[in-house]
Parts: sequence; C-alpha cells; structure tokens
Amino acid sequence: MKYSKQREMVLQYLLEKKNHPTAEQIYSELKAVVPSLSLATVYRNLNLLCELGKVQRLDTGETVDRFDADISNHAHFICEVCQHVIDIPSEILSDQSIEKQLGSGYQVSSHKLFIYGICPCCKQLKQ
Amino acid sequence: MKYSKQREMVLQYLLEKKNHPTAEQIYSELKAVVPSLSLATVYRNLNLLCELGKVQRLDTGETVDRFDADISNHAHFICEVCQHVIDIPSEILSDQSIEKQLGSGYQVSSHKLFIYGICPCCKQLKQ
DNA sequence: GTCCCTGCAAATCCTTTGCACTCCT
DNA sequence: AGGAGTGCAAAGGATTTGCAGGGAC
Repeated sequence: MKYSKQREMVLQYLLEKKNHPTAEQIYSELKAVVPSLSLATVYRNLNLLCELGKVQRLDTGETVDRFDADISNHAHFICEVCQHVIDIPSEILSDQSIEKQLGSGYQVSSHKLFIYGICPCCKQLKQ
Repeated sequence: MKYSKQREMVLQYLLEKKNHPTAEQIYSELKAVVPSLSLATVYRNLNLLCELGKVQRLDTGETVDRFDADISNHAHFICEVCQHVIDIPSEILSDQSIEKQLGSGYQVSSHKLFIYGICPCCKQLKQ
C-alpha cells in the first residue's frame, strides 16, 4: 500500500482525539488544516483503516457512523443527555467469557457492547 | 391512537416470524397479501411501534436496520457465514450487573450486545 | 512511467416527508 | 364529520463510485 498524507492525517486524528468522531467531524477539522481535502477521501480512508484493523466503526444507533482508533476490547457508554460516547474498560465482558456462556458450538470472533444511560457528569448536574 | 390494518399486520408479522427482518423484507412479504401496501407505511409504523416500546430496532452494523418484536432483554448473535441473527438469552449480561460494574455515578437505562462469529449450524458444515 | 490515491460531482441506498385521498370512530 | 393513517412520489441525509488529474515509488 502506498503512503498518503490524507490517510496519515485521518489515522493520526483518531489516535490523538479519542472522541469517537463521525466522518463529517474528521473532515471538517482536517479541512481547516488542508483545505483541498475531500469528504470522499475521508470515507475511503476510514473504510481502508477499518479493513486493516487499525480503526473500528461504531454503530451507536445514530444515523451516522462513528470511528475509534482504540481497537482494544472495550465497551461504549452513550450518554442520553450529552450524547458523549465514553470508553468503558473491557473487564465487563470478553469474547472468551461469551463463548463459554454460549457453549454448544458457537464460535465467537468479536462483540460490540453499547450501554445507554446517563453519565456521571450529567447525573450530577441533574441533582 | 386509531386502529390501522397495516400497523396490525406489521406487528403481527414481527410477533410471528422472529427472523429480525428489515423494513424491506416486511414490506415485500406483506405486499404479497395486501398489494396496495406502501413501503413508507411500513417505515412509519415501525417507527411508531418502536416509540410505543412494542418493537425494538437492531443496529447490527449492516447498512439497514432490523426489527424485533421481542423486547425482553436479550443479546443478538450475528453469524458471519449465513448472516442470520440469532437470539441469545439474557443471562449473559443485565443492566443491573453493568451498573454495578461501572459504579461511580453511571446510570444505566439499557444496553445492546451484538456478538459476531459462526453459528453452530455453519460451524458444523465447515468441518 | 506506473499505478494508487485524490478531489469533484454524480449516483446510490435507506429512510423520511408533503400532499391529496381514505377509512376508523 | 373530523382527523389519523395511507399511498405515492419527491426529498433527504449518509456514504459510495466514476473519472480525470496528481503524487508515491
């Protein structure tokens, strides 16, 4: 695979800011730096990085996809008040423990866990 | 809310066939029975039923949404070979156990767990 | 020089919406 | 009769694709 400045930028952006951005967010922030950047390029590179396993796509239930360069096993908490997506450490659930519980011939390769509710920050503000 | 034959059909379809269909699948199967049926009506009623809490929407990571009239707490296993969506009993994870593990101020209202892998049926065929 | 990657615009796919008409109540 | 629900077609939003030009190797 050939080097490309645009792909590097997208990956770096995701590695630095861990805010689970949408393609559009990545695009508009990077376009400020490189005005020639195209949204199609951002999408193409996000898909590529997903296929390479360097980035994961989050289907949070919103109409848009979000992206995350943290590919370690972790869950996501989506706050119903502030809409922020918060990383949750993996201890809650592992592929192995799922496979053990499913038993009888299931082969587990991955899982996605989305938790919805109110984050500590918003919960405190409400009180 | 007023009775409508179309809404009743959509709900009945979901209650009977538990195959997690897409809006398009529901539409084409029911259109065979009532040819005047419109896809927009299927979408409108699916959204309504979701709001009423009689149906849940599944964001499996495919481009299309799937729907499920089983609103009890259960996970979904998506077979990477046959693409079938299989219901997994709830014992794996409950909102309460998540909340307990998150601790420190998180309030959990719901969660979605998608497990990806190979189902027993396809695993056996491969061997 | 070759071929992958880009930017742009058009296309595609899923879903929603506006409007006139229908049919519950 | 009144208003929610329908069907149709057109609009909408997110993402992908075709193509000509540009950059990596």
